[in-house]
Amino acid sequence: MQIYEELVARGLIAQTTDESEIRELVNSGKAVFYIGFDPTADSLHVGHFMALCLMKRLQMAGNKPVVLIGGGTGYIGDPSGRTDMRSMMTPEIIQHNCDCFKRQMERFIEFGDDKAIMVNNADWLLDLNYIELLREVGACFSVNNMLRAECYKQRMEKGLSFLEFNYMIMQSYDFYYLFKNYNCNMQFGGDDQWSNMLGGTELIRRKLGKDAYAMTITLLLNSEGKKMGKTASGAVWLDPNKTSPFEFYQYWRNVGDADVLKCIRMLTFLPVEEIDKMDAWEGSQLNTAQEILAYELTKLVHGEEEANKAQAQARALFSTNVDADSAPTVELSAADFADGKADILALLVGAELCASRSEARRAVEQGGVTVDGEKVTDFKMAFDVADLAEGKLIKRGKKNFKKVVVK
RNA sequence: GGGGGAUUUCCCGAGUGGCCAAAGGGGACAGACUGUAAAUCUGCUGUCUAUCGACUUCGGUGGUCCGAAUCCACCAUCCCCCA
Repeated sequence: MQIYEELVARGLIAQTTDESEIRELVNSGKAVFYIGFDPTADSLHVGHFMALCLMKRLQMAGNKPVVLIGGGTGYIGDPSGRTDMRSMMTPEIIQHNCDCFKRQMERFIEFGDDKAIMVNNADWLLDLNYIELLREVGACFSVNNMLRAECYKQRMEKGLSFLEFNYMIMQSYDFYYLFKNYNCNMQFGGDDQWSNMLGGTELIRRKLGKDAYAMTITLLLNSEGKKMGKTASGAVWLDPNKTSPFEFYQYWRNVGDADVLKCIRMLTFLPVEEIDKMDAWEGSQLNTAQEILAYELTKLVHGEEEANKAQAQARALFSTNVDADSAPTVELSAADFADGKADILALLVGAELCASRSEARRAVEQGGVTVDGEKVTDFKMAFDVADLAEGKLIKRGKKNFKKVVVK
């Protein structure tokens, strides 16, 4: 199976400008393709991860990836598919985020010489001259067409600033620039980028009379049509300091049955044939699939050692009631407990298992709290500080727990 | 530039002077059932104390009033219509 066919089999390809041409280029390893990453946060997330995997797959097939960091476009903010304007970032934050991105990416993609290169569009966008740009590039765009773009639809109702409206032009200019200077003939990106990407191929055609190609990756949606990789508290980050390997593992361990195989197919590097066999799985057997998914992804992102740890931790915690020593530990100071007594509510809050004493009280009242496996029934319960020197495992609900030590 | 409208607790959205910590829905959280899944059902959802109660909250700042999310003034932001 060649690379393009594999991408299709994995369900990764959403839209292409010219399927046969792209297949030909990609399969023969002649593509020089770029994917842009705007520095909107100080860590990459799951969406970026998919793009990086795509890069890796194509790189393994002999194609040359160009990672574009949006140090310039970050000044504008992509309005695609958003309901309101992004808050503007300061140059310092943008720079900081760019640096963070770079560091994380180096773990996934091999850079250097003919392997892959990284560029930053700040290098050419920030010095553009307004009038010159309008004449050179602005003349090639039809506002009528731009306004019709799907990605602005929501914004046409709620308002779109001129600043953000220009995002598409900047991204198109990137493609044009890379085409001229790096022989970059393809752009890949999330499906929400389709309009922006078409802007680029169009610009290249008008300015240079040449063909460039674009292809989008299917957005990772769950069975309810929502973007995956998001939790109530925000995105699932690749930075272990923002989303711990265990949390990361748990996120994937808990994906719905309907979504597991899709995720395995799209996100892991397991052979397609192997995944096809799993298609027959059903019922509680899918539990195994969820475990495979969680393990494979944690391994890819955080390394084998962390993946093993997360898995062992999860198994110990859920399959039996024996508590794992590897549980995240929180150390509290004995000085915070004046009379030598530590009440359960204070411990829950101190361990950040609950946000407030009220919330902790509710959790106890609803029977959701256990200490060393024993259910707490009275929210006035308190421990002697001395008894906590060894640490106790406190659980709130089924999936939240910490080992609390008071010294 | 002119005119009209909006801003409520995580989100949507009721509320037009006391009975409002604020209806309803969604989400989140907890419990039951399970497979660490989904669906369903139940509880719960400002903080502190938990008993009465106290405190903070309805874009911001001032004001009127015994009393304001509700009335007035100014400011900010957004939307719509006309230019």
